[in-house]
Amino acid sequence: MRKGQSDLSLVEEVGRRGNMRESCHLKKGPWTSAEDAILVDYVKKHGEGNWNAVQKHSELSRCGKSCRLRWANHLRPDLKKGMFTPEEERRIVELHAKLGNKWARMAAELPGRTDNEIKNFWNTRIKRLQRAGLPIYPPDVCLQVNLSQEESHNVVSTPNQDSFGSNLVQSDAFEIPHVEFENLELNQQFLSYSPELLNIPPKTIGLSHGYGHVFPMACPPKHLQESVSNYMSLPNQMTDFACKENFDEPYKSSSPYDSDFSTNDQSSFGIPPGSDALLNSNFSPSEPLSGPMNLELPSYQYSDNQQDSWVNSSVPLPLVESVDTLIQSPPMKRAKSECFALQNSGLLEAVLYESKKLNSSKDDSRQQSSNLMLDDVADFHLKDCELEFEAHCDPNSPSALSAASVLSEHTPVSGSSLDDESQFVESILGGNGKNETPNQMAISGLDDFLGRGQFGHDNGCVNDKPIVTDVIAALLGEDTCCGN
DNA sequence: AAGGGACACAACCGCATTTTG
DNA sequence: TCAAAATGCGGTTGTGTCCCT
Repeated sequence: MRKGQSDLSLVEEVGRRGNMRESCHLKKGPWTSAEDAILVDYVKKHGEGNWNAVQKHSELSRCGKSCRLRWANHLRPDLKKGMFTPEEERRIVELHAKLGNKWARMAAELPGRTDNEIKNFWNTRIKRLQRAGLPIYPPDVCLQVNLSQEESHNVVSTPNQDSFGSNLVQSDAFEIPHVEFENLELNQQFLSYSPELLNIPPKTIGLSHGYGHVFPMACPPKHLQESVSNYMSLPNQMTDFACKENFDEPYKSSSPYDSDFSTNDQSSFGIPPGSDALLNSNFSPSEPLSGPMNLELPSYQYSDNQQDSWVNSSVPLPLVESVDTLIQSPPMKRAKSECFALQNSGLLEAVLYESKKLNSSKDDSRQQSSNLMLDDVADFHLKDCELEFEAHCDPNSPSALSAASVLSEHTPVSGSSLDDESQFVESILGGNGKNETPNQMAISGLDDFLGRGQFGHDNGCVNDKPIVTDVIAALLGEDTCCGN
């Protein structure tokens, strides 16, 4: 169907350009070795470029575009064939963390590799991770990107509304890594209600944007069970990815840079801080990442390797539905589920980020910002927050994503469509929200979350749970009120 | 053995940008 | 200066193969 259409469109397009004669017999589909030979011969004689001339000056019935692509992706002499090496894979992940879906730029960094190759690799990898409910960036990459961002953008901008967007992209935003979570307790909590998770039927999720951080998971019991067991074996690593030194064990993947490498904890922060990945349409709805809407049943084929490759993997996150399910669970479990969900949500980090930025702008002290304290949140200007939230209504905004994810996770979504959910999130963020329940749930979840000491008590600065909660409540409440 | 899913890969499409006349 | 052409880029789709059930 599509083929036919595209054939027609090509003919039409070329025809429009007065090149109908050639268009009538332009060949499409796989290249033959004979065609390759013709093209190679042509390039040898005339050099690269002027691809449309190939068709004119040779018997090759291919459009210029096709020739260029064929040459660039397959015939170029400097192409490196074969699988990506672990180092290359590692590099791709790093580059993607920094650049997002800039395949051409990534290819430029990887001699002999093509953008198409990289793109295919990445998309496959994304699909795999998505299916497994795993985050996309390993913690060390997050760290590395964060550090490099700090080095290259060692300027703290004022939270000027106009400049905020660019700050998000370019600054070492989201210094969440400095926020430390204590996970051991969470691990235990997770265990306590894992049986329910294990019975969660996979189904479509209406999570529109929150997957920027981690893929919601549609794991069948077996997979999840294994993942959970792996997770349970984890030391205190899940969210403390900022402290690379905290990783007691090296990755246990077949290769440390394997695309499947363990991705310990990005369940919270699958997107590296300061990364462009989120912001350059990286997670556009057309992106594979948007997959939560099209979740397939996960493959079991990785389970065999999990003990090796995924032993340090992050715990697969519950589906939004699972959160929903858990919300409907008895109170204690519900609290835990919210806690868990929130840990993997982004609202808190977004809020903290905002507060950090605000605070940083005040005293221009990176030292202080390096230890993100909840005290910062107390300084939160609701007015500014309001503005920022408006800014973050941009679906590409990490904060928006984060907020959306939180709201999603605390909103019963059974049977809700993606659009419904998006509208809901927008209604909240845009100040039109009328449903207080999600907010309350989110606040409640944050309350549980903070109350369980998930939050950076290492630096002894997290005792202001009521303040944070109030801030969040005020924030959400105000948004809601504003809409009314 | 058959069917289905996952994967890798190739190729095309549409759009944006750059170049050219 | 502008329109057309060429080129570049990112997204998407199609296909063959392998593996698992």
